[in-house]
Amino acid sequence: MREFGGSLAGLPWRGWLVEHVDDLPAFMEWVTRHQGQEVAFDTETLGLGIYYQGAKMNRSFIRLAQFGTATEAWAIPVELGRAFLNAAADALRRSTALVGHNMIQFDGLASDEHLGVSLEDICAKSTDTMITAKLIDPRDEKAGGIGSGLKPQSAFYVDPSAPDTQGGLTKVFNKLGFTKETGWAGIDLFHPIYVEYALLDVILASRLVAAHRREMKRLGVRPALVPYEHELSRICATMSRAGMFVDQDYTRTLYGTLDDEERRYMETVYRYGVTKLGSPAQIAEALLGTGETLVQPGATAPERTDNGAIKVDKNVLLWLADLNDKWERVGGRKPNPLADAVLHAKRAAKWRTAYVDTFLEQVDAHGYVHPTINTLQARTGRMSVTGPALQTLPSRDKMIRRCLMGDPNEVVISCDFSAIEMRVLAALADVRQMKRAFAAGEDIHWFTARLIAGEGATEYDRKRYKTVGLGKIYGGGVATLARQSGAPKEDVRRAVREYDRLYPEIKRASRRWQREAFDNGMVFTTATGRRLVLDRDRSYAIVNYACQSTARDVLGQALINADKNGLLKYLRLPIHDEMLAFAPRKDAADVAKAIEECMTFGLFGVPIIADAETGKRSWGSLYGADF
DNA sequence: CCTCTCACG
DNA sequence: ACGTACGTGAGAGGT
Repeated sequence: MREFGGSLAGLPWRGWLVEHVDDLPAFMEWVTRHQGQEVAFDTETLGLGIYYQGAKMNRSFIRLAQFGTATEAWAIPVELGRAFLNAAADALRRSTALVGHNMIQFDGLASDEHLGVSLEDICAKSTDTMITAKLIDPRDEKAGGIGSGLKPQSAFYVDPSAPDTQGGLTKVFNKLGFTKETGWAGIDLFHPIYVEYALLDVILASRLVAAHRREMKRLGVRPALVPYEHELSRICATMSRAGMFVDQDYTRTLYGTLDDEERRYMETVYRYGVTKLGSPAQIAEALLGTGETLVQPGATAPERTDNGAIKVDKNVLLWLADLNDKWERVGGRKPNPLADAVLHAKRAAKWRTAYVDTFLEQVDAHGYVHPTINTLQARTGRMSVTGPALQTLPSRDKMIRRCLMGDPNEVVISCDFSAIEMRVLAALADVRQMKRAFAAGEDIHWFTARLIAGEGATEYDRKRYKTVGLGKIYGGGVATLARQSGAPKEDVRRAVREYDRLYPEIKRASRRWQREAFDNGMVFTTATGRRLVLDRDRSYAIVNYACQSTARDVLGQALINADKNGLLKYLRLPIHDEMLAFAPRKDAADVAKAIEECMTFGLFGVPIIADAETGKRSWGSLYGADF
């Protein structure tokens, strides 16, 4: 046994590192003594790859498991063998209430996988301070929040002089010759600073949850949101655990195909003197060298980035290569061969590195990838997915989604909400004519087009009013809408005026919501009770925040409905307005129907509906792949 | 660490 | 007074 200690925010703490099997009885006695109390839990691991890292390195993924209170902490060296692992698992099972930072999506899943304590058992008695932090303020540091990591949260709510247990360790890693990444696996298990910071993490989490509870009370955070978000977190962690099967033969072949394609197009790119595909400056210079002025039709100068550099993004390159957004020849100008080669090489490079590489790198020993679902990531509460970022796979082409599959007898099911943000807008702003349209089961954009242009409304009218509707949800102006849609400014201006006349409640709601926010220190409380902090100089964004945030909670409700109806075992991924599932072929029709029902309900008198689509075994089959 | 680019809803 | 496109994750390059 090795003892540690110190003082945090004027309150002393003590910690014990179990070094030998003989030290374990004292730990178990401590666990028994603390039954009935809330115990903080944390793990130190080889890294973030719960499902593939340990197997890849042939080591125990969990190195230390820590338990503690506001003043006491224990570190159990799980890495040293079965006896220690069992002690940590026992302590976890015997605890009656747990708290931890990002405990459900990380330590809970890691314990489920490596300690044999189920995610379900852990979730049933856990409070996650990541969740309480995001309910207090969902903004990240860049948007003006204090940051959701344990360090910034502790510095703000516990002790400004608390050591930076993450940043401090990085310095130690560097001194020992490791990097930020390799240090977690490489540092000596009993390194005194490593152990001290591991002990401090549970002490901080324990003190943090008390501060969060006080703060939520002070701010009036709706109490029901706390169990609701913990349920959602458990549901999403369950999807992570299930993961998605990777067709590794196909994926490796695709790797080769994309690699060849990049190399082939790079031959052309090199001929023009461009050595780095990711250097916009080089590309712009080389294009100017081919005699291009880079001045697009209707403009007088090349388009510039925020920092004044000449813009050479996909839009500009597509125009230079005489291609539309479907990569078809337009016939509007002479195609520039460099622009064409850069486009193709860049796409092949991105698709290989961002998607194919990560699938192959992060696949587990059984052939599955397990993405992390950050259930309260965006400042609106929206979820995000990382490792791999399965919410952002290319959808226009089937080839990437084709990599991911169900089990051999399963087929893919995708169920989308229909025009969810428009429906939420109609519900929240109580837009009379929109509500009438949705109640009648109309396509909202055709409805708008016919009310304004009459029965002879055309596809072009619908498209224009769809653009304007999207502009209302994003808070865009005439200029941006015209630029995005390619329609003449005058047409867009007229359409916006007509839109405002037809749906006057939107503008009124926007002004009302902005006023409410200004009166409440730039905080707007959504219909579901979520606190959204507005930027003072972008208060118009409240319409988007309200719609996006409420749409997220509509998806959250649907996920909870699906769990209650026994469908969670089929679910794999939430994608903002969509649920992705895999089910045995023979049950697929029933499961699809049942998921639709879970996504069907009323929101302030507006019907929320969803449509399911069923494909074959691969996700790509929904996008045209034949397998 | 910032900027730019590009993938998604 | 007027108008403002919203939210993410990830890689490459350059400082």
